[in-house]
Amino acid sequence: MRHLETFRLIAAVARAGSIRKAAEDANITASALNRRIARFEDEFGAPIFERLSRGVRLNPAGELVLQHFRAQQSDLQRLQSQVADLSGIRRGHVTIACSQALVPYFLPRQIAHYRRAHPGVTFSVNVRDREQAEHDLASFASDLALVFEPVHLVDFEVLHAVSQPVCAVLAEGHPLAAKTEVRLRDCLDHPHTAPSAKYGVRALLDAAAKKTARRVEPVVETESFELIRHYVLHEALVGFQIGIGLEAGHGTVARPIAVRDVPLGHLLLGQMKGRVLPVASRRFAQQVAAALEADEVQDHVPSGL
Amino acid sequence: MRHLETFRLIAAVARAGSIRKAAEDANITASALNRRIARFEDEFGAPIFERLSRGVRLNPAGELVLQHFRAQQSDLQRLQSQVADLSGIRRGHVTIACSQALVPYFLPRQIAHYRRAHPGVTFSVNVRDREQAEHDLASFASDLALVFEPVHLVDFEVLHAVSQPVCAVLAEGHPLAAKTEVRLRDCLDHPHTAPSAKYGVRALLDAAAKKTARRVEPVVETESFELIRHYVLHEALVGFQIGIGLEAGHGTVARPIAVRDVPLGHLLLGQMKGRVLPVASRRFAQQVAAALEADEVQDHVPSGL
DNA sequence: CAATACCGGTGCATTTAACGCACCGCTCAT
DNA sequence: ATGAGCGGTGCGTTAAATGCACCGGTATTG
Repeated sequence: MRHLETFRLIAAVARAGSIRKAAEDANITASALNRRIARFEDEFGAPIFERLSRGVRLNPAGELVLQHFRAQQSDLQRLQSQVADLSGIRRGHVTIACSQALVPYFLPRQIAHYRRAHPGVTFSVNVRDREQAEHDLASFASDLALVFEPVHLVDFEVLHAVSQPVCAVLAEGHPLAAKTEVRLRDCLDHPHTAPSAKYGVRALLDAAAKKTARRVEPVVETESFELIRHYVLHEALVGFQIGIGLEAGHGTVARPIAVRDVPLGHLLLGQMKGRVLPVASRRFAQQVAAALEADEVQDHVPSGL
Repeated sequence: MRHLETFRLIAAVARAGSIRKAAEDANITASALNRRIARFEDEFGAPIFERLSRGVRLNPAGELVLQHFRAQQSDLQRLQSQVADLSGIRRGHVTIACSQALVPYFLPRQIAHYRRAHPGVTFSVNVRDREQAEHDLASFASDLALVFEPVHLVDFEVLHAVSQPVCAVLAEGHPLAAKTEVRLRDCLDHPHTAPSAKYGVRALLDAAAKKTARRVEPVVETESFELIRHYVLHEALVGFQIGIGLEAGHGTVARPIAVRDVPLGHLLLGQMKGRVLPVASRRFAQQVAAALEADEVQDHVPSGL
C-alpha cells in the first residue's frame, strides 16, 4: 500500500539508527529520506526522532507513531484478508510465534491440514522463547503465539490452553523405558540432558527438583530441543521435553514423568490482547485449538507412543 | 496528514454518490479522482465501488475500507493529542453528541470549566437524538455521547450513568408549582406539552401513562426542548423534561414527578465500544462523570430549585 | 424514438511534488 | 589535528499526479 511508505521508512530509520544507513537499505538517497522525515514531523506537529551526533533515535512520540503504524498495518492486512474471504477464496498470511517443541510434528501437520483446505493462505513460523513470543505479539510481528508456560501474560490474550506433562526422552534400549511412567528421582539419578533455564520445561524441572534431595545437573545443557532428541541416541542419557514435541519411531521413546513429581505445564495459544485478527489467523487458531483439545481429551501422553 | 488523502477522497465519493460530483467538491478533475480510485482498488486488490449507470456506490468491501479509514483517522488524532499532552500543554479536540437537555446549562458549564484549565482544547457539540448519538460514535463522528435513555446499546460503552427524574416544567404561578413533588395524573389532567416520540422523556411518559386511565395528549408536541421551556411562560401548560436541562430564575420552575408514577430515567455518558479515546476526550469524560456524580449524590432534583 | 444530460473511463500534454547530487557544518574517535 | 560519519540544504532532474479533451454507454425527457 502506497500510503504507508513513509511509515515503512520511519521504521527502517528506527531500526538502522541512522538516516543514511536506512536510506542505503531502502535504495534511496539520504537527502530524500531526510526530507520525508522532516515533512512528516512537520505535518505531524512534533519531532519523532532525537538527533544525536552519531545518528538518530526515536523519541517517545516516535515510539507511539511506530506503534500506530504497526497497528494500522495489521488492521489493513486483516481488512484485506476479510475482503478476500468474502469473495469466496480465502487468502491471507498467518504469522505464528511458537516454542521449539511445536516445530517438528504438531505445527507442520496443522499447517499442512489448513493449507489443504485453503491453499491461498501462507504462513510464517517463528521459533521464539516464551518471553520473546509475547513481545512478538505486542509489536505485531506475529498474529498468534503457541508457547509453553509463558511468563508475563500482559498483552497476552489466551485463546486456548491445554495441560502437558513433562516427558523423559529415552533411547529405546534405556532401562527407564521399561516403565510406562517414570519418577523424577529416577531420571535425575541417571545422567541427563536438559534445556537451558529460559525454557518452561527446565523451569518446571528446577522447581520440582527443589522439593527433592536431587538437583538438575545436565551433562549436556542446550537451547536446542532437537539436539536433546537426537543426543539420547548417542549416549544413554535422559532427555526432557513436553509430549507434543515427541513421537515414537525414531529410535527414541517418551515416558511421562509422574504428575506427583513434576506438575503439568500449560501450553497456551494466544494473541495480542484486544487485537482483531485477520480471518485466516482466526480460523487457523480455531483449528489449532480444536486439535489441542482433541489431543488432550484423548490422553495426556502424546499420540503414537 | 498527507497519506490519508486518498481515503478522504474515497469518503467524499461515497458521500456524493458520483466521482464527478466528489471531484467538484474537492476541487480536482474527475479524471484525477477516477484514477486515484482505480489505483487504490488495484493496490488494495479488490474493487471498493459498484459502478452504476448514474454513478458509483460503495460495495461491502468499500464499507470496510471506509470504516478502516475512520478508525485510522481517529487513532491518529488520539496519538497527536497524546503527544501534545506529554509535551506539557494539553491540546486536542473533543467531539460530543448529546441530548438537547444538556445544551442549555450542563454542557456549557462543563466545557467552560474544562477550557479554563486547558485552553488548548477545542470542542464540537452535536445535538443528536438517542438513536443518532450511537451512530455518531460508531462512525467516529463523535468521541463521546451523553444521552438520556439510549435505545440500542451495541457499540455503546457506558462510562458513567446517573438516574434522572422526569420533571414537570411550570410557569411560576402555575397551581401545580405549589407542591414540591407532583403526580403524573395531575400533570396529564392539565393541558400539557411534550417532546415527540423519539425522545426518552416521552417514552417514559407514554409507558407510565399506559398504567393509568389517562393518556399523553400534548396540546403542543415538538422536537425542541427549548420551545417547551419557553412556551409554558405564554400559556398555562405543563411541560416535561429531565432535571439537568432545567434551572430556576427564568420565570419557570421544575417539579419532579413522583417516582412511583414515572420511573427514573438514565442519563448515560458513553463512548464507542473498544475505542481508545484521545487524552483530552478521556479527561473531559472523567470531569463530566464526576460532575454528574456530584449532582446525583446531592439530590435527584436539579440544583438551584 | 431521437435528443440530451450525466456518468465512468482513457490518451496525451502539463504541472507539481519527490528525488538525486553536491556540498555544508558539526561531532567524535583516532 | 584530521578524517570519517552524521544530519541538513540549494538546485537541477525525474517521475508521479493532474488537467483537458474526448469516447462509449445509459437513463431521462420532450
